[in-house]
Amino acid sequence: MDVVCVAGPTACGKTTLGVLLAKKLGGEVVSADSMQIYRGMTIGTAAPTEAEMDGVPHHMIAVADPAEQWSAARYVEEATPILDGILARGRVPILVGGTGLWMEALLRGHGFAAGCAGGRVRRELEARLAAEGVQPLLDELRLADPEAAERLHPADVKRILRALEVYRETGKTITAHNRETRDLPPRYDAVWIGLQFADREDMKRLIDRRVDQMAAAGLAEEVRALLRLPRNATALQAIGYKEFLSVLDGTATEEEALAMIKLRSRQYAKRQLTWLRRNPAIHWIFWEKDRDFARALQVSTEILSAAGVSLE
RNA sequence: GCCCAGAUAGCUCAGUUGGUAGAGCAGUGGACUGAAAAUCCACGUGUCGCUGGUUCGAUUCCGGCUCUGGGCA
Repeated sequence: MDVVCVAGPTACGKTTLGVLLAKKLGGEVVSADSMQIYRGMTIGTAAPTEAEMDGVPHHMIAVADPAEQWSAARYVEEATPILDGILARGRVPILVGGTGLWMEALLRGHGFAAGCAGGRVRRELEARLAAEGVQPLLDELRLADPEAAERLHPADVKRILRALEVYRETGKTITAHNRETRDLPPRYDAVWIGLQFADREDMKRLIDRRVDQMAAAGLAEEVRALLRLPRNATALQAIGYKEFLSVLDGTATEEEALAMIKLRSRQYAKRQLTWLRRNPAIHWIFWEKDRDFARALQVSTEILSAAGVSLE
């Protein structure tokens, strides 16, 4: 076992359990969150505060300029040496995150096709898409990689573009690449702990409450400070931020925005669950009504010792 | 009190020249290998407000009632 993973949908208590486990195991937290990575987004992304970190070192939080475009690949590149450093110091990395793709990519250690994404080839493809629509791109993909063309829905433009980009930049199809990497042994062994509510209604209640707390804590000010960013910045795709932009524009009331943030958070949590459910390695802890961290810590340590992790 | 407009899916509404109805949103499930808090896919039976009448047949036409808007008193 190299790392302990704490996963789950938004607002399920990953941050708190991560810190508790780190203290128990002598570990350090490595965040895997595609939005907490950006600076100046503490409130809306519910990133851990100094107090919540409780003396435990945290990595990969607020390390990026929100004007930058980070990606799963960039994350793996930067988080891997940090993870190795923690292991070299004889400590336990606790990978805590809501971004499933990022967690899996980091553990796998090899997965993304070489070549840059968003380079000239990509811009060319995007220009062509705008001018001619998807059909010609799909036709081109069918010639190069018929399996991918068959698998991808014609509306899934994003993946069609990526499949073509990989082929043009590397000369290898994304289908071949995926097949070669899928079954390679991962770079790191992990024990997975998942948190979720037994009853979806309880999750909804907690999400609603948390959004209200964000508003009270000054989410509007936080968003205002990001207004210098171009509207299509990745950081502004974060839930809570894009909805508040329309309040600052005057096209929505704060009340409407908060309702929308609650809704989008709920839908996001559902997608996170869909992603995580297919991972058979996760040991799930279900909250009954309220989050009981003493019990979760207890159950977690049982899971870890059963997996052979030594608990000092 | 009178006049007008409504009442159909959890919500907003469409529709049926009379043969018991369908969109968007919500919800649920799924996908996901360099934007992933992103992106994409699938899933639609509900006393058609209540009650009489006409009719082979009424959610649809007619009458009454109830409720909700708006107007006039």
